[in-house]
Amino acid sequence: MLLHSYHEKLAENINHTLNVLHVPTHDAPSLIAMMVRPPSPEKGDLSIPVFKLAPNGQNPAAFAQQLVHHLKTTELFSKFDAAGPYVNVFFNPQTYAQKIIENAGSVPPVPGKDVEPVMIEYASPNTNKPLHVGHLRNLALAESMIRLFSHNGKKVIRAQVINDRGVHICKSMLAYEKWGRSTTPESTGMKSDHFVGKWYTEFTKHAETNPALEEEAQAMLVKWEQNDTHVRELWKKNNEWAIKGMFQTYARMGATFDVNYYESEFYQNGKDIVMQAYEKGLLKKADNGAIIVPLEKFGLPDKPVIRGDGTSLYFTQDIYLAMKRFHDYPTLERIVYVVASEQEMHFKQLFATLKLLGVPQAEKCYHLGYGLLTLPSGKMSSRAGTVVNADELMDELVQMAVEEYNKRNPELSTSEIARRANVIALSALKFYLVKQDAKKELVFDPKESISFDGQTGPYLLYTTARILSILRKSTHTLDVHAANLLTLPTEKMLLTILSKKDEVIAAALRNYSPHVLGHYLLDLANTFNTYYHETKIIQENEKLEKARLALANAIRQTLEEGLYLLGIETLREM
RNA sequence: GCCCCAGUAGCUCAGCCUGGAUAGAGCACCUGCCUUCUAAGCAGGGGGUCGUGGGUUCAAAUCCCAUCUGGGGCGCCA
Repeated sequence: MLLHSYHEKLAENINHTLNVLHVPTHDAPSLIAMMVRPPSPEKGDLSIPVFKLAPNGQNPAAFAQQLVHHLKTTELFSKFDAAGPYVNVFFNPQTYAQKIIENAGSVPPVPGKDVEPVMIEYASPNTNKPLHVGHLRNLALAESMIRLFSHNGKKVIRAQVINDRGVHICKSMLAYEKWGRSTTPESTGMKSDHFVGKWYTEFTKHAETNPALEEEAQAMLVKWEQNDTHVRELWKKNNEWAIKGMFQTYARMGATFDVNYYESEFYQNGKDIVMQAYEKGLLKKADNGAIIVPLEKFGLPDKPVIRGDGTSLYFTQDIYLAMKRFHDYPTLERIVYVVASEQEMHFKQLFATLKLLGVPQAEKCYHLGYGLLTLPSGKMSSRAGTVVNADELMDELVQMAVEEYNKRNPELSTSEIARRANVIALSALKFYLVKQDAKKELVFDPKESISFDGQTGPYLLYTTARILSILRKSTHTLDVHAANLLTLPTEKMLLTILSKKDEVIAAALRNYSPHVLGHYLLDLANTFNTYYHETKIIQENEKLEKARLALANAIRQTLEEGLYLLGIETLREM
């Protein structure tokens, strides 16, 4: 980390001075923990409140004065200043600015051969309807975590479970068979997953007035389980359409998968595992014969794993699947399940059950939950028809961006407009989805998500394009060695923000919180735009211009790197 | 009843993990700024009992306890 050496040296320096003053010293880590950033760069680069350093009874402000008086400037620290009970420290601007700028261009480590991989499970689609905007929150969050892990030198395995069986799938199949058998996605010109979803909707509509349809769907599921040739054929066709369409949506979002687990291939597989556990006396049996996992000692409700009729549950396959993954990838460092927080209990129970069954990797499982996505009008409901479809939303965003181009840059070719509009639309969407704390509910306001003003992806793209334009326009090349000329308050502010980059990225990863990175980028872009308006980068003083170009370029690199980590592509020109 | 999450400006949210200097953005509203590096921009203005009550501390939006409100979840759904 950029600041690390400064922290250490400052701690040394302070302890030395405390010694001189015959005041108790502190170990370096606790001194470093006390250090804070001053509220504004003019006050210094680093600050330490002296409440805990001052000897008993001494006024902290007076002690701060005394400390400052005795602290010695060094090659790293050019000035100390007492401000009330704070000692503010100024770093040597000659070297600090240059280090910050160079750090902006540093490249992340490449994963070593023997790095333990991290598996991220996300998306978890059903094959009865197309993806909706809730899935997009999942994809955006997961993609960002994937890139943060990779940035940190981890190898990432992208995985999804495709829920391709069950009564909901049969509903769509049944409706198709009853009312649409002569049609196909091709004949109707529909995207294939939308086609499947249409029949699911048809089913729901008809089932309201014809309850017998529910029973028919159940009967179809039984036939499916009995491997009925006709039902299986229908199912295969249905799933191919659904999955093909979903992968098209994934491709648009930039989501890819290394492993696809199809529920239909293992939905009965947990049974033997739990039956063995039952025989070992780890599980209990209910009056009706159901097998229950006792979880009192984990502070959780008990969980059935085998129904009274002997069939297994989704939970049971999840036990199997977790074990399978640790078997297939024995060096897995962890599995991150990116799944809505409605399922928090499911995962708590799952991880506790793995522990109970003696699976040593139980500790390596983590549920990254995220809040429900709601609309300004309330929760999305497929019955009320208020589900915001993923493809349609993306189309709408692209269309908005195209209209902006037709207004602003009508001279561009339609293909270039299409290309740029696509990048801008995706930046708007993805940034909107990751800029907010994942655990909070997200009110998805389509109008606001489409807006390109304010705290948005397009704002960040605009800022990077603006910097690139300056770099192109200047007749000079940047020079980091001139960085000591960057002395304006806003330049100091920009350097301070840049200096936080690594800690922000580290925090985003550690706390599974890409949004902190999002807000950081907004702060950086915002401050740069202020700078842009108040200061000329290209001007008569060549040396100064080279310094400012170096700063601008460092900002550009940081914005691009940050956006990349959020899964967002940038443009050279807006 | 129990568990989890949220409550900060009219609205949408940062800040809380790891306490520190006057609580920050965006949207909306009002006023300015394009013959000069991209105005998808910038500057300024109004707007806050940080849900409430206690406690800990030199210091609390941040930690602890209680409480209210909203959302989600809780043995044979996925």
